[in-house]
Amino acid sequence: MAPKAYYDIHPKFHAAVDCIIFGFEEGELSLLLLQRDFEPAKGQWSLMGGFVEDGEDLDDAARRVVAELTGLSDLYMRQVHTYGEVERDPGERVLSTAYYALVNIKKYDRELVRAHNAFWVRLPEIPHLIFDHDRMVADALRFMRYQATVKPVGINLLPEEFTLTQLQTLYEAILGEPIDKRNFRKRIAQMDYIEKTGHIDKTLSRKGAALYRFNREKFDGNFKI
Amino acid sequence: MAPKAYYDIHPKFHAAVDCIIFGFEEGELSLLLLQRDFEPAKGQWSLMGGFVEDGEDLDDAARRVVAELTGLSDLYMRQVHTYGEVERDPGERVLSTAYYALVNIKKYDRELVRAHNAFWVRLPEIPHLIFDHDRMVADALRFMRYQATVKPVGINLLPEEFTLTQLQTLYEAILGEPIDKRNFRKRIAQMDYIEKTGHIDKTLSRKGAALYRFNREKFDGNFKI
DNA sequence: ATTGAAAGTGTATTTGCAACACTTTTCAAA
DNA sequence: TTTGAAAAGTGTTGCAAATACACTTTCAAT
Repeated sequence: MAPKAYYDIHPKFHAAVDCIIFGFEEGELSLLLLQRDFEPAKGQWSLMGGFVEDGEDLDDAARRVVAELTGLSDLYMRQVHTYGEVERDPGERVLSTAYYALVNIKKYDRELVRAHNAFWVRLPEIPHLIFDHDRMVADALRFMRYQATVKPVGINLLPEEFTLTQLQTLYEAILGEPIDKRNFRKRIAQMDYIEKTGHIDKTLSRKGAALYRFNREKFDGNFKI
Repeated sequence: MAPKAYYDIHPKFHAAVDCIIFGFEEGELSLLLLQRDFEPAKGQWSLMGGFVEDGEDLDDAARRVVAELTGLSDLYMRQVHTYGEVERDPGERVLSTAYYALVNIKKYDRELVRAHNAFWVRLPEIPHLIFDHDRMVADALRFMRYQATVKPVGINLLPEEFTLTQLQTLYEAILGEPIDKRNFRKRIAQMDYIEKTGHIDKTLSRKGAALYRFNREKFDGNFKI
């Protein structure tokens, strides 16, 4: 076995997670950001974060932190990067791992969010954030965009059932560019894991739009990424 | 400012880096692995790793660890992932960040490598590694392969000047599949940042093969990834 | 009955990728 | 000096995927 001294001669550090929480509403991507009413950096904007605790996996810490703010568990979350510059947190040395999370913006717990003094902010209006959180957001956005081109992660931002127009608007928001409606629908039609539910959404048009859903079983059968 | 107590109520952890060191020789990718003659897990195979020290950036720790083993600095290195499961190191809790490094296999310091009881092992012959290092290798390989399809990172595995046959063999090793010679050369011809040096390599053929080099300035001008 | 607003639908063109085999060069050996 | 071996180098065709592009349908409200 490893002698305890093998570890003891090395320093220990605080380990944190910071979460880039994406939502989608009215054709725009938003982030859930804190206007900090607590130290450090009180009064400034930041990501939701927290420290890793004893006996807690790093991934679990990220899930806990997101759940503390939104009340939601079982979100789609991915690790983005770990930031380990000595001076990145001016208070003490902290190694922080960034995760992004995708939230169906209809579902989060408004009371919790209010209690944390958190707000959904549309991407183009994101304020300057503390520490290296600006960089974290940029990295998370790039990573999430890449993943969205490879697999349909974006669906986690929509309700269970969604119209093709919603889906297209979402992808336009993620990729930041307009998409041709007919080409988009052709591509979706090829994906048998996006299936019509038979339900109709009449809230946005008189004609009504077919509602679709993501079939995870069919998807997992087809793809490995 | 942040009260010190803000940090003090949270635990600290050892932070480590583990490095997946890729080399390329005779048409095959290899990893530089340690046959551990020290605790913990003496006698088993592992990646080269080390602990992050006080006052040392995470990236710098990874660079130091690779330099300790190979004598090389200024390598192409990228962070892969941070592994934070509670029980991943059976000795004590350690959060470890994996980095991959690309080494021109002609240049490393053989004495250092011997002193560490390290060996180049061809990819298909990689033994089982300690802890979660198998997973780190799998993740690093996938990430490096992806990056290689997007930008010419592989060039870091070759000498300054290389022939197109060498480059093709390298990409076949990275992607794990044969590539058509004419299609490959067509694609390379479009990349003006891979330029002929005018030198000829006669070591492998009577006819001689044109030597090329990577022009970083032209590349940085063309691409942003 | 008309209008407005969103849903839904097909074709032609372009472009990038994949398949495919022979010629050239040079040196060394016969 | 001829011949053979071994690697370098070179174009065309076909196919599939992506793109560009505009009108019709539906239905509720007026």
